[in-house]
Amino acid sequence: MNADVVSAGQRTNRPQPTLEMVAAAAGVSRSTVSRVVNDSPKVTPEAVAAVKAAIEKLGYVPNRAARILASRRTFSVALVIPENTAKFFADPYFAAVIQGVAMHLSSTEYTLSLLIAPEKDAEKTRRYLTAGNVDGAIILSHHSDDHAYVLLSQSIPVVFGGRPMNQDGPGASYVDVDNVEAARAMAAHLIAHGRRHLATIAGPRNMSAGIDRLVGWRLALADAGLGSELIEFGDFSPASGAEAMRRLLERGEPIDGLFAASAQMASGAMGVLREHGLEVPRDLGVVTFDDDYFAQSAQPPLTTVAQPTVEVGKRMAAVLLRAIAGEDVPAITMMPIEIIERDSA
Amino acid sequence: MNADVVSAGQRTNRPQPTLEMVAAAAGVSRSTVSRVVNDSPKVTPEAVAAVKAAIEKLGYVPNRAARILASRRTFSVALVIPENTAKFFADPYFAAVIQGVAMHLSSTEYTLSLLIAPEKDAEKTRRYLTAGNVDGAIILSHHSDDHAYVLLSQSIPVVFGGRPMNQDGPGASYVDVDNVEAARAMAAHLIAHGRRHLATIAGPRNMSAGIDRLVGWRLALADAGLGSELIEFGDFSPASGAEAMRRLLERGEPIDGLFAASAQMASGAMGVLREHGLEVPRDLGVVTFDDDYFAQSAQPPLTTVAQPTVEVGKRMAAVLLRAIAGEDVPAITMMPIEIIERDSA
DNA sequence: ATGAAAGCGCTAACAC
DNA sequence: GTGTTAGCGCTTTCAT
Repeated sequence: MNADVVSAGQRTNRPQPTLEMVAAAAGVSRSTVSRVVNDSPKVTPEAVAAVKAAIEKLGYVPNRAARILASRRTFSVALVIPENTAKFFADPYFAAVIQGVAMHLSSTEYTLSLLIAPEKDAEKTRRYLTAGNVDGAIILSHHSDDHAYVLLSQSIPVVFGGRPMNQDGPGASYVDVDNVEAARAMAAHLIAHGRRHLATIAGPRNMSAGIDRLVGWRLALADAGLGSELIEFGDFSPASGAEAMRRLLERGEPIDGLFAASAQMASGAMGVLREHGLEVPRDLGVVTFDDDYFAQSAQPPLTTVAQPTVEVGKRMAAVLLRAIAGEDVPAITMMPIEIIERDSA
Repeated sequence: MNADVVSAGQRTNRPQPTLEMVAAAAGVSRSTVSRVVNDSPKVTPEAVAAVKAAIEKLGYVPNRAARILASRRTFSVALVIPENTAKFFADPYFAAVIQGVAMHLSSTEYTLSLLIAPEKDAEKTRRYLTAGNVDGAIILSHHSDDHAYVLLSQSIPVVFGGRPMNQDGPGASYVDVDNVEAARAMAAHLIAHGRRHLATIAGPRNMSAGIDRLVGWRLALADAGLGSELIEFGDFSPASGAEAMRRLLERGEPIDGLFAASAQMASGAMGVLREHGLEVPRDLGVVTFDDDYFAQSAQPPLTTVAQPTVEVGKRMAAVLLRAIAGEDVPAITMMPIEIIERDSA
């Protein structure tokens, strides 16, 4: 055998202890062991003790597949992110939400199955979800075009991150923040700082976060009797923010205040501003959404609205698990937001 | 029922089609269907066609749990990241490697199980891995203290990302880049640009990437007859880079060239440099490792060595799958690196 | 090349 | 409260 080659070779084949072996060691039946493992209330303390001791001694770990097969439950939930991998990794929002979901799940026996599924694979993903591979699903950043997920909640419990675009009928619930109010507050903040020529880089028109933040911006401007024509759209990414900023500047109209619907877009826009010799906040005020790396490390750091991303993740997981357990859960959970004032306005 | 509450309610219980139903529809036995599903070579073309048609018609999807239970294989591999969640999400390296692994796996029937397992949970993780939950494992960024994984390869096929610190004996293989040579090249680059007072922010002393890059740096300095005392250590994170830079500056010795062993540390260091009124590359040259967001968006963008992160991920997955299939695999796979020259030296 | 039959390790009625 | 008995849906010898 070549020295540079590693062979699968002989692996120690110490057979995993089975439930049956635990039963024998504890002097009880398999059912009792199973009951202990699933903390059934109707087992005598002595039996529980004996079984636990045997489990400990043998280092028994239940076979997941067998458990799933017999119980017809999977002990796993899906977190579906209808974006491509590149976007997934670039957006700190996803990282935080996943962290929250994982955090909650780690205190349970549930496992997380992360599905990064571009829209074109939505149908395949839906099939996977309805094929009994998971007990429930969390769907993030739901596009209106993702028709595939619309009726999913008729098959399994589903929780959406953000208001779903399609009415999903009874059965689906969602966790969200008040995007309208938050965006309104940001625009109002600009106005309070004396800005009168306001522009916005809005989010996608097919995502509720995009729509709602634009509505909030318009609301603030209407309240102040200001015109709201300076709107360009992006897809929440830095590159799209830069492009939108370019289009905004090309219009040739005066701009002294900008609300970018995501800090990533703000970051892209700031680069363009710099190219054009425009300085923040001297020449114009900039406010945005999300208190992530982009908002914090912009020059200057941006006034923004922070949503409790990790908490949103935790809450979604909690709601989903309760729904899986058959409990009634709130159709809508609104999480609080926080305004972070910095020196960019 | 309260309007604000959603009930798990009655879900459509259309039973998933089973292999048996496919068999009936195709007019063959279950064994034959199973053979077709697993592309066994010994099935007549007619039978294959009939079965495939039935599968298509019924929308049959094999039940994973049953398959795993019967075949005693899991069709899933673990990607173990022995770091805490925060570090995991902050480091673009992980994102790229995962992307590569996922990419390769998506062309197979294997599923990825991502384990973000801080060192304190290493034992629990090891038990999970040896309990038959996965067919093989990829372990990234292996610390010397992670004793738990040392003998893992005796139980299941294992591929390490980067040279493992403990000799894992025959059975484990790894995929890596030539860290020594890359670091040497970076330091040499500084020297070639006339820098004579070189410092380095080295990586952790318990990771081979940290050790090797320091060795390379020392090699270049020795070659040039330069002293190599200006060393401070970090943990690859931006914050640790900033702290290390501070300690370096506090020494009061002249520094006109810096090699940071990760772009994240370089990024942290650049901030400190700016605080001190030091300008790059006017006052000192800075070179680093990894061509990620941090290297690219630094001011100025940094000369660095790019490792093919996504490719590393792909390759690790490929090697692991071959090992699982029982083939002999290379004990060491070295991936090529690329020097990216920018204006920071 | 195909089918029959025996499990894989566990849970879930059901009887005791 | 505990044990007995059937499977869960699939793979896999072993005949044929």
